[in-house]
This record gives sequence, C-alpha cells and structure tokens, in this order.
Amino acid sequence: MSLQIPMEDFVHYFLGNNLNIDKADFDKFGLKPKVKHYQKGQQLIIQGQPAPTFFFLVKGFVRYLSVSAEGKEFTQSFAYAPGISGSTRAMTKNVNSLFSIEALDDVICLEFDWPVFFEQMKSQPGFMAAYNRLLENMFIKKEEREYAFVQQSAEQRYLTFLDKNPLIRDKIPLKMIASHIGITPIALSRIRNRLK
Amino acid sequence: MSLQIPMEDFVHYFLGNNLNIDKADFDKFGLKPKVKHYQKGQQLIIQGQPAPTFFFLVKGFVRYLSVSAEGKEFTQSFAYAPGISGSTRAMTKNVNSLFSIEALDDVICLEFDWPVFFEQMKSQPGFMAAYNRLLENMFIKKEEREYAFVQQSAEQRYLTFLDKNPLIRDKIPLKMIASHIGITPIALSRIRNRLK
DNA sequence: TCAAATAATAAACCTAGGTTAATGTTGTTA
DNA sequence: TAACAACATTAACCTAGGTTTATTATTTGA
Repeated sequence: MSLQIPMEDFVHYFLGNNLNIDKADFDKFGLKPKVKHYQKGQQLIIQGQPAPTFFFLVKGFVRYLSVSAEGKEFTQSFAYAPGISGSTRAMTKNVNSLFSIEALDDVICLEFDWPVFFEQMKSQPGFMAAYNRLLENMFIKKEEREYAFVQQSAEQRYLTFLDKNPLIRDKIPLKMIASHIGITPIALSRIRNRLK
Repeated sequence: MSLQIPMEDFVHYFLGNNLNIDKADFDKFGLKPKVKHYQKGQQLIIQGQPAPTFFFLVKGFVRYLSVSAEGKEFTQSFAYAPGISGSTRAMTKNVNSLFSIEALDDVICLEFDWPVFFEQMKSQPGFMAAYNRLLENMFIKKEEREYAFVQQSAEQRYLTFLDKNPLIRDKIPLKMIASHIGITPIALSRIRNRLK
C-alpha cells in the first residue's frame, strides 16, 4: 500500500460515522487493494460486464449510469470520496452489472476483489456487522428514492437533490441531475426557469 | 413454540432458497417469538410509531402502505407467507416507521424483538451472513423498482407486476396494484381497458 | 484564441396520466 | 335479501413533463 494518507482516510471512514468498525479488526485483514487512477469520462465498471470488485474512492466522484434498450441514459446515483462504490448485484450474485460507473472527475480509488474480501469478512464479525449497516443504509436510501418518484413532483425531487448533495450539486452537468431525478434536461430547464 | 408446522416452515425458509443458513446454527438460537394473529385490515405496525419488531409470516399476506401529508396512499410493497416482514429503517435506526403494515388477509405470524434478535445474531456468523444476503436482495429489488419508475411506462410496470406476483395478483384490489405501481385506479382502469 | 463539440435554454406541440364527477359492480352485514 | 359501502369503470377536462427543433452559452482542445 503506497498511498499512506488515503489508506488512513479509508480506515478512518470505515471506523467512522458510517460503519463504526473497530480499527484493530481492520488491521487483522490482509487486504491487498490495487490503487487505481481513472480520468474523467473513464469507466470503473461497464454495463453488461462482470464487476466482481468494489472500490473505495479516495479522490474524485463518479456516477452510476445505465443505458436502456432505446438508448436512454439514466443516472442511478452518484458517489464521492471518501466513500465506497460498486455494483452490489454484480458482486454478490456474480452476474453482469446493470450499470456502468463513470468517473466525473479525475479519480483515485482502491480496488478490492469482492470474493476475497467477502471470504475474509466471514471471519471478522465486526466487519460483517459493518457491511450490514452499509447495506441497511443503502436500502433505506433506495426506499426514500422510491417514495420520491411516486409522491413528489420533479420540482420537489430537484430541490431535494440540491439540498442533499451540496458537495457535487455545482460540479456536475445539469443533464446528469435531470437523468438522476427521472426527467429530461428540457424539463429541468423549465423547472429552473420557473424557480428563479 | 406451539405451532409445529409453521415453525418447520420458518426454519426451512431460512435454511432454504433465500437465506441458505445452517439448521444447526438456527437451533443454537434461543429465540422466543410471539405467535400473533391479525385479521384482514388490522395493522402489524403503524406509520409514525416505533416498530422494533420483525415478523415471519406463517400464513396470509400484507402490504406496506404510507399516507402522504396530502392524504395520498402509496403501497410500497407486498409480502406473503412464507416470508419476513418489517420496517428495516424503524428496526435498525430505532426510529418511527414511515409506513404501516396492513393484513390483507387473516394473518398468522411470528413476532421477533429486533434488538434481542440482532444481539444474538452477532454471535452467529452464519445467521449474520444470512441477514446480509437478505439485505442484498432487498436492496436489489428496490434498485429494480427505481429503474422501473424512471425507464418504464405505467403499462409496463403493471404487466411486470402481474408477471412477478402470481400468488397475489388476483387476490388484491386493483387500487392497491395501482398505488403500488405509482398511478391512480382510474389510470390503471384505462390501461386494463386498452390491454383487453 | 478560435473552432468544434457539448451543454443549456427556449418555443411549439403532443401525450400519459391526474382530477372530478357520474355510473356500474361487487361484497358485506343487518 | 335489501341496503350500504367499497371497488371499478367511463367520460370530459387539465397539466406536468416528453419530443422536436432551434438558438444560445460553455467547454474543450488543437
């Protein structure tokens, strides 16, 4: 592991607010992540291909995007450093990913092999519990999103997005925000015009 | 535990296709669930109230519904025997539930105290792993739903619902299907008329 | 620093689905 | 089995957001 500071960040993140895992537990792990660099526009994982890896983002931010059969883009979500990233479905079910993960920025990340990681996790109850908490949070976020799509207007979803994503709201193209909240860029433009 | 056959079902379910847990691990557990009966229309948990319990449905089926500030009903999902049920958010975060769970049928279920259950799970790695798998599946389902709301028409969502829910599709009122796929009963009626 | 590409906005028009209100159609229960 | 309630359908109308096509910023990169 050559990146001293990011590794500290990583440990700190896992130990910290989100996952609350014991530092000692983590150090017992013999993890050998690869340090990877991606340039803006490059893909960390590719829709339709296996993705048995998960990432810890050390620097930069990414989006999850899927392209439908009709060629329509949908930005499922965003992730940014310090934080984790990957396709839960592709990793855990060993199937092809339904989305790509694209760097929106120059990205530095640690790449973990999921099968190895998962195997080791089984012998580390603290880590397993942390993974649990992570999944719970991910699920709850999707639940909130489900609710938003059914009960809220596009305008409300836009305002909520701005509110909940202060770190990236001014750094990503509006068309990505539009496709994230499930509308076209034209509709978002109308909303923005109405709001000002 | 007085219900012999359901308990067998329960164990079998947890051991079985979904969670793949070892029967011996389960038996080590000293779980003392309450056996509960609910009549059609009664609520297992109530929106806005704490819900530190999870349920194993032995018989019958339920729906998760939330009512918005404007009084609009949304049927988040359905669950049926044999299977589990509860509010992940309310259980794990110890907050009030954002939805109610309502019996659509006469329901028999086992009620577990979440804090006790979770505490015991920590010492049973096999069970913790099973809970993980469950969360992964729950997350993936929500991901699919998110995708459906953004990329599919109401008609497609209706057809998908029928296809994926053979056990309940003919046993629940259409208005619940409508509110589950995010449209009004009127719109669903139009769709059904168009389809025949 | 000037093209060329990409992003954002705007206008005109269209459509899926919401809303309201009326009318059948089931299902309960007294 | 009558009467009431809940559910489902239909029609008429409305609106948010999609589509198409231009026009105007911004980036990007040579």
